[in-house]
Amino acid sequence: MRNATIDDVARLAGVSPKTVSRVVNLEPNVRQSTREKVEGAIAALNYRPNQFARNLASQRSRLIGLVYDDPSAYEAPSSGYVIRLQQGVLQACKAANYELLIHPCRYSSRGIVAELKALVEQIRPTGIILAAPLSNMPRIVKAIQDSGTPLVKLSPGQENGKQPAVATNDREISAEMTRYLASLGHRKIAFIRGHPQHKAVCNRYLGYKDGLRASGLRFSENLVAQGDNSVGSGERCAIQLLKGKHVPTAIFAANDDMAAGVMRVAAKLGIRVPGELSVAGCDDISLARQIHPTLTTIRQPLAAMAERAAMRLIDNSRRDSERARVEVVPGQIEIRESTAPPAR
Amino acid sequence: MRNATIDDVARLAGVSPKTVSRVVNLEPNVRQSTREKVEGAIAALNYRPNQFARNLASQRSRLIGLVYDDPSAYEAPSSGYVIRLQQGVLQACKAANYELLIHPCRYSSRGIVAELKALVEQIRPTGIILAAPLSNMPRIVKAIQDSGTPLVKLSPGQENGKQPAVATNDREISAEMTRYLASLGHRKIAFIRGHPQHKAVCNRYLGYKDGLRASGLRFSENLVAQGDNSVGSGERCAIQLLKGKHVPTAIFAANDDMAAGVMRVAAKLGIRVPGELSVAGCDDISLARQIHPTLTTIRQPLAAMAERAAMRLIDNSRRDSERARVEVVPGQIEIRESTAPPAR
DNA sequence: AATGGTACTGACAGCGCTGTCAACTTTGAC
DNA sequence: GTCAAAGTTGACAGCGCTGTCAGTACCATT
Repeated sequence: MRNATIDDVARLAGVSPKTVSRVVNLEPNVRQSTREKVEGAIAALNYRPNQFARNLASQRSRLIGLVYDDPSAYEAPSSGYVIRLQQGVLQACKAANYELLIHPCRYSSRGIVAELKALVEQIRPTGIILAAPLSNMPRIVKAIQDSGTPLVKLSPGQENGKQPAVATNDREISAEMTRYLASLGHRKIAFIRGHPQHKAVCNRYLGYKDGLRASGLRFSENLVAQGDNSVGSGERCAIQLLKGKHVPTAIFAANDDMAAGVMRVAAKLGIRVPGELSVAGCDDISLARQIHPTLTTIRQPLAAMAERAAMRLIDNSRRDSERARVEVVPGQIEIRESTAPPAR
Repeated sequence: MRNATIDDVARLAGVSPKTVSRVVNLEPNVRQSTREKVEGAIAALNYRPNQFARNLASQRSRLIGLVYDDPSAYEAPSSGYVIRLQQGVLQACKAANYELLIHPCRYSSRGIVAELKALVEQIRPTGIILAAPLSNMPRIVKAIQDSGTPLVKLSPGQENGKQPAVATNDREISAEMTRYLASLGHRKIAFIRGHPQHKAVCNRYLGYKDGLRASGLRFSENLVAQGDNSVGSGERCAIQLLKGKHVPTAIFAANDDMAAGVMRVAAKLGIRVPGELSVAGCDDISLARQIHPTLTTIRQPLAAMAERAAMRLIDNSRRDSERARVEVVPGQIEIRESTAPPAR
């Protein structure tokens, strides 16, 4: 037997299909008694709306698209970054009975704009969540926005106030981490910068400078190295810093992967952590708790951010509330074993 | 200006919409000259078929559904298991211009069958890839199959020959690992069993026994511990084995997370690896290369398996070829630092 | 009781495509 | 040149829902 359609329900409830549609879509202005009649008929027939027909008629699917730069090239898959992103979105989807479509892509690939345009035009998701660093690339944001698909940017690192976004307080919390290191007694606190394309990560550098200033420490270019978010670059930077003439007693890396690189180099060079060198990272990837010593870091509320982003898209489709353009979910410092007062 | 529709293309090419549909869907029996005319019109109008209309008319979407048990509860997110699964499927999707829908779920949750039924009925994906351990739970397999949705089981660990599946040679390769440990000179090789619900992991236990036999070693219950795939259970089992009266010189764990637990316990107890204890795992999660010493393990061709599964679903929708029911992608032993000949 | 406003409901016309089936054209064997 | 088989094409009828808009019922005022 074929599935019940909206017409079957309408007939049984003695109303028009349109009214059934209203009940199913939780639209207002349906009399309570009518609503109950319809709900009864729906239950009796075990009616499930056909998504395809809904999509075609409404030109929108009940899908949230999660678009992120495929980090497999420059980030350890172990970071759990992508997984946490997905978990957050899934949480929101599950609650609202949406499904999640994931679309990793390379920002550097030639056809990226066409690829995303095709995606939003073909699938017409309820909305797209665009994760950093894609979220701070104007041509990519534009590609999605041109299609009229609702969009929330995740950690754009730099808001233009034109699109809704969910961010964290990278700069403030990085300043706090720097102040924490200073408060332990460190005077030579080095910083490893992240991928320059990744604006949110760049903000941490600004926070580092803020923190130095707040602690009354002088900033020095000699204590700064440029990485690219990968473990390997963390190793290179660590060697540069630890073998230079201005040897730091603490290294604060703009992400955990690079901090892990620092720890690895320290182990190789026989430098004790945290005895001789304190190391701090940022992101709280799962590796941070698995390495030895466990890594002091900044817990990024990634899942919470992703969940908020999804909720905004889902809500937005219901009402037309736009609320605050940029929503900030604060991070948190996680003090573990890799930081301690400097030797002596 | 609104998007071009199939009718626009048909008019411009001077054919019927149905013929355009044939060209778009790469159906056979279209004269070459006609095909070219239509392709020209498509290009001229920048025509993109409307997925929603296709879905509604054909009752099927161009989506691959990846359904897996949400392992966040018992597996470190760092394992990269899920990510590799996704990567494999995405590879196949990208090539065929499909999109990927992910649906993690808990096999133990009450409404799981209804949830999956709803999923396949609402989304009607081209096919579902069901990952272990879900793939060896009959009621879950049945829920999907009843809806008529094509299905490929991943690592079911136990085939009933009724559904297409992609598996790896868990048993054979685990036997090989055991023989390898024996060949190093180990006589007391312990085994940590995995989650009993996870049939593929259970097969490794059988392989372990096979390997012992092939190496002329006696099997002993005293050298077997029961874990549940988690790092924590690996630690518990390691303590049980290493503090018992039959102390092994090598421990082979049914997955890498548990092997990592063993390494952690060894470090705490001051047991040198591989000097005093060899440790081997299975899966080759990314952590295996990050811990020290790096872990000897079995490389699971997870991404390749997932890709094959997706390709079979996609192909299946094109032609109706069913080919071999169970496809085996062999794993491979990866010898790293954690194994060596026993002391003395 | 008349009035105007708001709450509620339904008729209708597609959304843009594909499955089915019948009709027509070409091919190749004799 | 004939005929069956195979190749090629198009007409038609939806797929099952929602947006629009107009109409009806109800309510609170005057």
